[in-house]
Amino acid sequence: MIHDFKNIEPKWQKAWEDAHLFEASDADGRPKFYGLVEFPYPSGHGMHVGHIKAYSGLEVVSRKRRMQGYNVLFPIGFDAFGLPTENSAIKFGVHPRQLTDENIKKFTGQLKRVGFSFDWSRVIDTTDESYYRWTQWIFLKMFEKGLAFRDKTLVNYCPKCRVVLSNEDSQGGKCDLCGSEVVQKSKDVWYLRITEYADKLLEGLDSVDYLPMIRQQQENWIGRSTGAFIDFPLRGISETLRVYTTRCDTLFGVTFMVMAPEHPLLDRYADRISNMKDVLAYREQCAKKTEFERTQLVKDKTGIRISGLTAVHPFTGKDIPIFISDYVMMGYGTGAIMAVPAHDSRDYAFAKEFGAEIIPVIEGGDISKEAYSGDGKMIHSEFLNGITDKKTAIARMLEELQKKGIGEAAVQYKMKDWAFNRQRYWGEPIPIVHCPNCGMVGVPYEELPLRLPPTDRFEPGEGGESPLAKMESFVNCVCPKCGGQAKRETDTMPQWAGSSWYYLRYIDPRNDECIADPEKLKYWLPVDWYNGGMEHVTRHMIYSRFWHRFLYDLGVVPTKEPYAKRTAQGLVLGANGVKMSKSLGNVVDPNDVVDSYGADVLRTYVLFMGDYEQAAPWSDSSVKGCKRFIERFAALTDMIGPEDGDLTGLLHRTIKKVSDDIENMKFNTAIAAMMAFLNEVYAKGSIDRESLMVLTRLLSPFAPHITEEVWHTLGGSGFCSTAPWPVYDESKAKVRTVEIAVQICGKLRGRVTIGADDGEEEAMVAVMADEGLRAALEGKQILKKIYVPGRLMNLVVR
RNA sequence: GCACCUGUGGCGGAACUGGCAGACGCACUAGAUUUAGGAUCUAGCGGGAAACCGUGCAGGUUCAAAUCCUGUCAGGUGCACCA
Repeated sequence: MIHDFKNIEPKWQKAWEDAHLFEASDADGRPKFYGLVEFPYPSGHGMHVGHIKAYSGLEVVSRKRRMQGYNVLFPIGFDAFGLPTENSAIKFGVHPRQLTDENIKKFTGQLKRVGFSFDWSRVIDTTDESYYRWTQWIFLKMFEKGLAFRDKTLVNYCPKCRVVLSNEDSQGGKCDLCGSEVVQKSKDVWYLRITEYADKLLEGLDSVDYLPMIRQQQENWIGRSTGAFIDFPLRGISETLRVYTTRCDTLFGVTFMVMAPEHPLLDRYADRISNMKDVLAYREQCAKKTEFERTQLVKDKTGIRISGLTAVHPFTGKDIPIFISDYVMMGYGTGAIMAVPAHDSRDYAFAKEFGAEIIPVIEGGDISKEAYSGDGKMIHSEFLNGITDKKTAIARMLEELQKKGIGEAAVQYKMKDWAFNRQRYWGEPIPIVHCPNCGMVGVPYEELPLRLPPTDRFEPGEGGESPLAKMESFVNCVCPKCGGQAKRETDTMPQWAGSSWYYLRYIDPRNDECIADPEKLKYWLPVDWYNGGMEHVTRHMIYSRFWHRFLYDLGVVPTKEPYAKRTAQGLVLGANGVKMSKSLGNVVDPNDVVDSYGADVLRTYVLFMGDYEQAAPWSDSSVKGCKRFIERFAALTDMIGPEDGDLTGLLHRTIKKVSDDIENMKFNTAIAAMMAFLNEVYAKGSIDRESLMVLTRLLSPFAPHITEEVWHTLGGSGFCSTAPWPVYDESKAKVRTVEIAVQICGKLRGRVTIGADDGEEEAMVAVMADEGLRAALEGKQILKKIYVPGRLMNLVVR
């Protein structure tokens, strides 16, 4: 009898640690497996059970891999730079370094209590100078290659956080950190030229195994579209107006042009524009609108007509009026469009508002009601008339545009360059020096890390400048190039920086010569399986794939892609079915669950509660089901009986089910299969030692402590955690008899038991031997017999 | 608006390639045990007296549909005036 569940868990955790059981080896004859989970941000609140679910998936896979004889790297670390820590630092007057250390300690304690098989010898912390040294190194390489650059532009700015945000961080016009409205502000900004990698990031998706949903979100984010640039002549001006369109085939349907309010052409010809005053007023009005307003008021089109500027249709020579409107964005395409109201709903709405002409060029639809975007025969389009296929029409038009030298095929992306600087203290300092003579100069590599200077003033300045800007001793420096007086860049990097390459550092975490030893990188890359949350699929995943591909082009890493496979777990919701949050008071602390039920129960429950990839609400009472399961399992040591083969078939089917389900992340059904096996053992009243040792190993990845104890009790050699994974034997898994369903005309009419290998004839004999079924068939003519072996017999009768 | 995902008992969820809907667990009911509560064990547990009816709804294909097709409704996620 196993007592004392409370002490079993720490006991085995210590034994594993003393044996260095889960430490990966860097040179090894075994096949390698690199499993990666998203490292946590160590907030002051500690972990909640959602973290536990997020890590438990690959924890089970990693433990199974070890038992299957793999050399497993399953690391953990902390993504510790970032605003929440800095904000608490300001609030409580404590240095973020101290808070970070405390939080990491708390998280580590929670993780260790759950018994995760992380390789604790490789823990990393992105705020450690031996780590961020290399984050800065990568930035300098990008700077050297022209991929990190500075530009003065309109940026997303959060007035509350006093910080510049990337497009990714300000989706929906809301600050990702505090939720307040983001405003547009002109600022000097560091950018990373991620757009240069757009095609590579897109192509790379073909070589990896991501969940389809994840792949699609990445594709949407990159947003590649193919179309054409077309240059429209302007009446009386030699300059042309360039537009981007994906539907150059509708060129003959153009009845007006629309430019973004900020379009520079307007300023260049301000003296020709008689209503320039109105233009400027409209522009100002648009700038005041938040992103939110611009996107919410989709249907109400506003704008004004430009008097004094007129475009000319390149084929018909007709005059085309030009408007400005904020439904055209300066940041996409050329900032100007050719409007084809007959076939574009936005242009249609605008035309209705402003009384512009609507000329259909594709047959079909009813343009008196709405724009028609379907296919059809081309009309009113000179050389395109009669073409019914969109592709052909586009190709034909492109050919004509090229011949006349007024247009060309073009590709555009929704993805924008990555705004990379933040005006904050708790981030990696950007290692750049501004020299009056030499311009921007990178800090020499041998001077890295460029350390965060000590201070107790972390607040950003009123004008949104970095706290570092106030620190004379940090700011003033000599130019590494000319030796003259110079000033340091005072902005820091965004939180996404450190997490963009952390999986590389786990491979060689203490190296101070380079990011990681090239031989080790070659051995461990790519990450075989990466699991994390859906919320990181478009930002973190895109950023880190970009950095990885850059490092590949640099020759630092040996693979084009960092992650061979990516999956995502569903959220753990609160008991009330909504997202867990402090403010709603529905957060479950894993420590509380471990206190009352133990780590094995917690681990089993987070995987049993539902489909791993789906969100599921926490249920205190359901946890008890897993508690009973674990206790009933432990009690099997008192039920050892003779080997009689009764359990063999089911045992082998369970081996197969559990093995396959783990690979497919169907942990809930894997556990259900073991519960079913356990029920069978209880019904029988005993289990033989060998079978119990098999079940113990199957359960080990889920409930490693109690299985270790049972293994030990049964006299198993070594640790159960590294014992060989049970092998499925098909010949032993066979069932002897099966019960098949008997249908008459598709309706279930009875069941008969036949031999597992019996064919249709034997099945038919069994059907006729059944009294009820024979009666039902009395006097009927059997027209058709459908026999599905092992499943059913369907008789169609008259 | 567009794209994707999800709709199955009181609840979380199972169901291979179209082949016995409701595995496994929770809750619940009855019984046993217990001074009591709790815990544990045994049995039952979609609806209906039954014929039958049941996988959001309405059609369709098929010997057979939770599963495939068409339409529709609801919830979720992502993107969003992207030309």
